[in-house]
Amino acid sequence: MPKIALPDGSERHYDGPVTAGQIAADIGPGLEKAALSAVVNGNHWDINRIIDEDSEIRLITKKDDYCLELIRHDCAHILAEAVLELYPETQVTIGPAIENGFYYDFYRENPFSSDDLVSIEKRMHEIVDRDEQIIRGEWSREEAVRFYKDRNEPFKIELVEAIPESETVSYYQQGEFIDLCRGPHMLSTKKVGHAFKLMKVAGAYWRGDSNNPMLQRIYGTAFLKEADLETYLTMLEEAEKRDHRKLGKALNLFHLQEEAAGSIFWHPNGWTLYREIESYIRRRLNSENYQEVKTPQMIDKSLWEESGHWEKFGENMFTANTKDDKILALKPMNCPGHVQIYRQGVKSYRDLPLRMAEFGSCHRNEPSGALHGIMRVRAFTQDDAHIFCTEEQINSESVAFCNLLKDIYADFGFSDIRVKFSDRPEVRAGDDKTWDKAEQALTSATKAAGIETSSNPGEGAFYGPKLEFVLTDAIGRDWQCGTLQVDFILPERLGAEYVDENGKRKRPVMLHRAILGSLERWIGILIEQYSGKMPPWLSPVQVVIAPITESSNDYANLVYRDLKNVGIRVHIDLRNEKIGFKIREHSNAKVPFILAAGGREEESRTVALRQLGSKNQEVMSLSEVNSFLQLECMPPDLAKNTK
RNA sequence: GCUGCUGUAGCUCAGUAGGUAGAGCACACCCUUGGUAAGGGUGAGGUCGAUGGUUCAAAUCCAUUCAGCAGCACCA
Repeated sequence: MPKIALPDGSERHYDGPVTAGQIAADIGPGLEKAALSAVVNGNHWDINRIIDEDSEIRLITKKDDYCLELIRHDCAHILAEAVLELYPETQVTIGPAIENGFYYDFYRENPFSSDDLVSIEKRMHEIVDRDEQIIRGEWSREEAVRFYKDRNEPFKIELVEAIPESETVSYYQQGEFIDLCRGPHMLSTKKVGHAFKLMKVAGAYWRGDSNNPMLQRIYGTAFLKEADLETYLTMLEEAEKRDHRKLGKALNLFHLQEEAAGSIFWHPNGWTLYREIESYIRRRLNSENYQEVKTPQMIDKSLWEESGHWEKFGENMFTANTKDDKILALKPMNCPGHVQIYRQGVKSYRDLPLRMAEFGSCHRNEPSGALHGIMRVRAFTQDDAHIFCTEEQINSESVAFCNLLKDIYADFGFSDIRVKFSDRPEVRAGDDKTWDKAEQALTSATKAAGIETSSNPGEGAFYGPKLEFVLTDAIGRDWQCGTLQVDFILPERLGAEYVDENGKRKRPVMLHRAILGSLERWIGILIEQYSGKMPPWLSPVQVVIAPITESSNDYANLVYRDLKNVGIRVHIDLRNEKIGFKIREHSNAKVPFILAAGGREEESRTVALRQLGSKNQEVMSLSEVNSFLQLECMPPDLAKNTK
């Protein structure tokens, strides 16, 4: 005799087993119609699944976010059904709902073409219109295995065998199609509606392991309403326009070419941006009492063996052989080099914390498929630093670092940061006791800094746990930028030490930390964040002065020299073009300020200022415009100081 | 690295029955000196990612290779 508790605190009593659907109907016909699935004692259940014991239930309707998951998961099944109808030789594997849609992985000899997608999608719409009932059933393990043996579906057999003994094996049937599935699903294929679209095909490894066979994954997306689908597709188009690879070319910031895959050719515009960021960071680190150093690009293999890099990451390191049979390696990281500087001379506890910074140019031989614009490259520069400190100082140094990082991110316009806590990986150096200590230290530092983290198990560096500060690019890809890593291991391996208050030699702790991560990646993210429309302090060209006609060239030149003299990045456009044309070009180039100067301005010793994104002009005197632009173009840290 | 797709003038792209390449923009020159998102004319520019093959003949077919794109795997 089930007693049903509802979210509003009320209870309903039934004489026999009921379904969530019946309960909804009892509450009201509106709800009966709207209910799609239910949460029964915390588990997602079908609306028509029998409830025969006391339960807490909550009904899922279109108002719940979860309904998108339902639709997408149903969609994945419909996709699989369509594929099997059209290409019966295909084997099905798994097909979940994901963040922006769903996918289904298939195994077959010949991959799907984009034409295939069109016919599959068409068939899916037909299946929805067929209004097939989706029916849940249960199997014993043997039945399930036999079913898939008969159909020659080894992947599914593997899945069945992976289900823990404690769980029942359920399947869902719609029409002729039967799929092993935990559920829940809606009542019929019709419920899915038609607001879905197949997006792309791509390879994906069985169970995400590159040693396994490659499957054909079809991605799709689905929404409640057609309008939502349209909105999503438009959003994707808009995001593509901000792609840093497109904008980088359009704004003449950099280029890449195949003879130097994974390395960037910085053009004058891009390099100006790069240097502006570098100077900014240098100022910030300097005022936080970091000392900047520069360490060798190539170091003998023996040092990398000592540090552990050769063993753990040798595959990704570029090497150069010398005539006398030495092997030099291009540095993939700066830490061993910094320890070498630290080790020059005896260090006292009075020297700690010692903060050593470097704009470290690193090379890593990334797999070809990993390269992505300037976000993932083989040659990049880290705003790297290592803080050598005592165990007691870990906390205060971490807090100071997190605060600095937040402040710097804010200066670049980022307030929404996600932080992941990555703990010990399988392949690691050092014993478990050391790792316990390091992870505890980092956890407590995180708390002290008031930072919320999500856990990222097993993803730490080989020498220590880390915080990863993650930003998302225009196309929704996540990129790790900043990082903070607690390392008890490298100081040991590379013999860093200090003399404590009692004259004893001790190991310092190393905090590896970066804020932007890689300057290259940071610039890529900035371009996308601002759609190329950089704030004035970062704009490669801050001001363009455009005379109306040739007769104003001399006057324009005077204005130009005035601005140039106070350090503003100003260009002058003396081309034989109309003012409208010049405005258009410099606006497209996203120059923040355009100054027009013609006879009127010359007469009154003024200029007409036009800001990017505004149609209005503002007439200002030369001294006004000079101080206005100086202020507007000032980096945020310096601007704070002048206030 | 794996699977699929793509690779044509500086840029964006067209070139579907294999017969030695086109457009727009940009560029150069000339005309125009014009007030806030494209004034007009003329002209120069590619041997079609690379290599090899099939063919009387290849940008167009085949093979290999490089790079890019999407996803997967990887990301110290």
